[in-house]
Amino acid sequence: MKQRLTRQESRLETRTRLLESAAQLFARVGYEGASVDLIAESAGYSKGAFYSNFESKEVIFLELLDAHKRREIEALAQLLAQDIPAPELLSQIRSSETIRGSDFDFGLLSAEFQLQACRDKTFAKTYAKLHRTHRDTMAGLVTKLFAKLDRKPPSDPKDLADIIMALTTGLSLQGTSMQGPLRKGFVTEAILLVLGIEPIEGDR
Amino acid sequence: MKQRLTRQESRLETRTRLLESAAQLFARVGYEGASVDLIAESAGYSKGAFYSNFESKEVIFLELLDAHKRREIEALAQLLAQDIPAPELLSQIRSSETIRGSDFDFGLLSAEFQLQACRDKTFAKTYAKLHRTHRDTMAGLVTKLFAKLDRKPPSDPKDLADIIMALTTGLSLQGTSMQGPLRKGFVTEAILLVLGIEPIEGDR
Amino acid sequence: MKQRLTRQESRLETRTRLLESAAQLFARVGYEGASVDLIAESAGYSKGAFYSNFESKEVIFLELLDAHKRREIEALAQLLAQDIPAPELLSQIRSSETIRGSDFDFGLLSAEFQLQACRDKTFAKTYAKLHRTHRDTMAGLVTKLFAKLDRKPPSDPKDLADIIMALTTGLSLQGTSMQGPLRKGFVTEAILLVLGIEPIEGDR
Amino acid sequence: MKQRLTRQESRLETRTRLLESAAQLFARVGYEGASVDLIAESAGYSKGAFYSNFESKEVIFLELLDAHKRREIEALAQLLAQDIPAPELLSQIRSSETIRGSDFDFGLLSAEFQLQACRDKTFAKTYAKLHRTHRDTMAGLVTKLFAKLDRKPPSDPKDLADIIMALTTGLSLQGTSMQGPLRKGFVTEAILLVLGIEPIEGDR
DNA sequence: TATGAATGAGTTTTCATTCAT
DNA sequence: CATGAATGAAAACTCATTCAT
Repeated sequence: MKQRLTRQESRLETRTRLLESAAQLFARVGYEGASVDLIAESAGYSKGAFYSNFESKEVIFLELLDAHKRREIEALAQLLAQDIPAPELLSQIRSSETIRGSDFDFGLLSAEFQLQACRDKTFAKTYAKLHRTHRDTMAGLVTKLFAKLDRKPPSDPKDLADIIMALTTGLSLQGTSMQGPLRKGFVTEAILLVLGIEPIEGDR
Repeated sequence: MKQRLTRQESRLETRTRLLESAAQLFARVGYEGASVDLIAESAGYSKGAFYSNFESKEVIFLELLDAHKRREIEALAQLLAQDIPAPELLSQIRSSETIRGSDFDFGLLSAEFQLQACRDKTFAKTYAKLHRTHRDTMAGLVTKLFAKLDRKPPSDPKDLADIIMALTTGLSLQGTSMQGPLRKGFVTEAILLVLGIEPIEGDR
Repeated sequence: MKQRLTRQESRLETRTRLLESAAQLFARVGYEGASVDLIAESAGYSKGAFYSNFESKEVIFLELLDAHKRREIEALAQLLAQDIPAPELLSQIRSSETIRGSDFDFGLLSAEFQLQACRDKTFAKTYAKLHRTHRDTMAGLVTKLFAKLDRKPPSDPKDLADIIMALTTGLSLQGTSMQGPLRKGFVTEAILLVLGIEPIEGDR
Repeated sequence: MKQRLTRQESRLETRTRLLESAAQLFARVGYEGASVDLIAESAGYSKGAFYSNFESKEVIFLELLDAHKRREIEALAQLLAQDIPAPELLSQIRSSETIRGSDFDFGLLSAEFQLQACRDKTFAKTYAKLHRTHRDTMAGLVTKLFAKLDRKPPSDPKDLADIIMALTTGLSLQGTSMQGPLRKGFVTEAILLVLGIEPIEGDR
């Protein structure tokens, strides 16, 4: 049993903590609002530690973006991999949304990412690639869902996937202006609407 | 016959040009990215001219937001006021969207507004108020549309309005990452999907 | 009876009002704090009127300084010119001080003048010349006073004059920090102390 | 034997140099005239260095004020603590004044402080507190002096202290306008005059 | 003469980044 | 590897001054 962390482990821990702080801060105060100082300090380190671990503020943002999108893709892929009946799938989609919803920060972070992507070529490329993978995975999920339901999707699954993703981001952006915090389940409801699937009775 | 612009006219022109530059820049490089210097210069004036026309950067942003939302509301209200049959209404909605789409900047500007609103109380209040007016007008339009179609809306019209607005913002945010510029008519298609209305044949 | 002011009169009025506003503002918020805009506006004019009447902010300050010092000198000269007994003279000194004291602004204005004079050659020259005239007049007054009292001044009358003037400025500068507004009569008391003259019984 | 300055030492040196530059500049060109840029540059640092050592310009000003007043109080307190005969005490007061006089800047700095205090609540509070402490110490000194001389002070010692302080400030403010640099010993002479103590023969 | 729109240099302050320790 | 002092470019905003009306 090692008492102390090895060099590598210690470095990893620093990185991890910095990433966590950065994610929170980017979401809460935006890319510009989250100063390197703030990120480092709120992770319990100094600016120097930040620059020992990341080349620049842009780089950590990109890394975060990558990780975030990969996680979403992974979660969807897992849903896809399972062989479960439609209602079950629906309920899982719903709960997965609930998870993302609870972790409210990511909605804004996502918007922040996309906004930066609209303005910065580096970001744009990275984002576009990830987005497409994400979209395709989700399109697969949509296809599977409709297959299970034994119905035809109301539109090209890729388009549906794009719409769902846009809707998710748009709603969390709008959240504050609507009626206080996003009504729980509202996002799911909206998605089902897009897909033309009636909410299962007993819900909401 | 006036030889030159009067004082008033000249001042108005300055204001207008500054507002135009600001709108473009906010959309292209974001609120933080659009420095007062940049705005003024790109309108062909000095920083001083900016400050002799607007109290602060926040104020011009808010003014822009207000104008933008009001224009949207106005356009919707005009659609509402007309007494035309459903297919006509649909086609008008579609073309009005096209207009907004051409003026692509405003999608991002809207996202920028909402992002600021999530982080700034002043912005939040102003935005929330305008948003609600806008939403209600749109809800009215939705109601009318379904009345015309002699069908029941698939959900509370206010919720539908919120969803449509979120979708619009979300899609323009996502635009660049999807497949280059937003496919023409895609936003309309998405909206009709949400409303559960089949695209009229001959479209797309 | 002229209904309207002639050109000259009207110009003079503008000048006068601007000078009055400037005097007040310089005293209240300092040389730097009193912007041309503020001065003009508080006199009921525009910046343009200011620059039609004064070459620059420095110039109006200098003019004010000149006028202020001349007024003080004039007042002292009048005291000197009278041929009245000592107690009367003392009481007049006292009341003249009271006047200046009531017009509290001038204490600070004086300090402001001197501070500028310490830092600006233009100001310094103008101020030094005026100061010396002022000082000499006051020295004459002191001499006369002691002659009346049939006593020898405790020091060179010019030095006494310098001391009295320094004391006056110093006290009004210190005023706020001492015990709220300068106790009435305190300045006179201090001056008599310097001169080695007992306050007349019944005073204070 | 350290080769180089440690971090702490280096930081302290920066602070010190900045404070010195600031003191000089505030005295020479005033609070408004001494820009942070100027202060930093004249200390041989960048603006950034200034802000990594002081929160704001106001703060360094206040810190300077505090240090200055404390030093004066301390010097007086030491005079008070000694148990020496009156003539000795007088001569020490005189020489302590000489010291202060050599460090001519502080007279103007003091005036600057008081002027700011007249216009800024933050400054006013800080200044008033320090002033009172200073005044009381000086009042103690005056009382002691008169006890030694076996005479009654010509007025309330606190008032005398106030007058002495006002005189000091007033004279250094007037200095330039009088007869070039303040005649050596003039301030002491003035103070003794206020106290009604004959200058010891052999002086002047 | 008076107006007030526009200028542009100057102010305070912030922050990503570097580098000696 | 981590620290944090220092840098310097850039931001928002102010204001004396100019000049066409």
